[in-house]
Amino acid sequence: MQYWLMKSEPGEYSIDDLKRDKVECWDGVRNFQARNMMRDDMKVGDLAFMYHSNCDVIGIVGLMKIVREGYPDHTAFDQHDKHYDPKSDPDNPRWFMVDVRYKRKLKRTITLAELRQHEELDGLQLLKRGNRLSVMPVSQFHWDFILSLE
DNA sequence: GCCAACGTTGGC
DNA sequence: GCCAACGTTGGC
Repeated sequence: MQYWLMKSEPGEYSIDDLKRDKVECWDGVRNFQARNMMRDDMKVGDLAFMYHSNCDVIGIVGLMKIVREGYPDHTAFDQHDKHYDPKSDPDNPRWFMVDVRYKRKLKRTITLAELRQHEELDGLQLLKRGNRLSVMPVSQFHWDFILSLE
């Protein structure tokens, strides 16, 4: 089983939205590296941190479980969708997504600033300079350590 | 295959 | 709102 971290802008989709919806497709990812991980590496049963980016309180806010493995992101085919991509063909889809299920909220947000203070988290992709990946793996050690901060 | 231009991400 | 860092595109 693997661990992941997935970013979302709470103005677009927050942990409370996921709590309400229970299961949701993680659509709109338009980055090849992130796509490859969703298409090839994420497995049913994997766990992921949900991370709020581009907002007032930036950080890890909750836990999710992967409940469906990579399948074509249909929003890429919809001209009226914000994430429409004319280069994605239904016969040869360019973008993929997974389904996630709400597991729980953390008791508090573990902020980015706090994560940066722990030497133990050196090497966590999230903390690397200029990191822009919206989906990334988290090692078991880092996963456990982050949860111990809660 | 190189690389400049451009667009986007995302912290601050 | 600013801007550094990065990914993508496309001309050559």
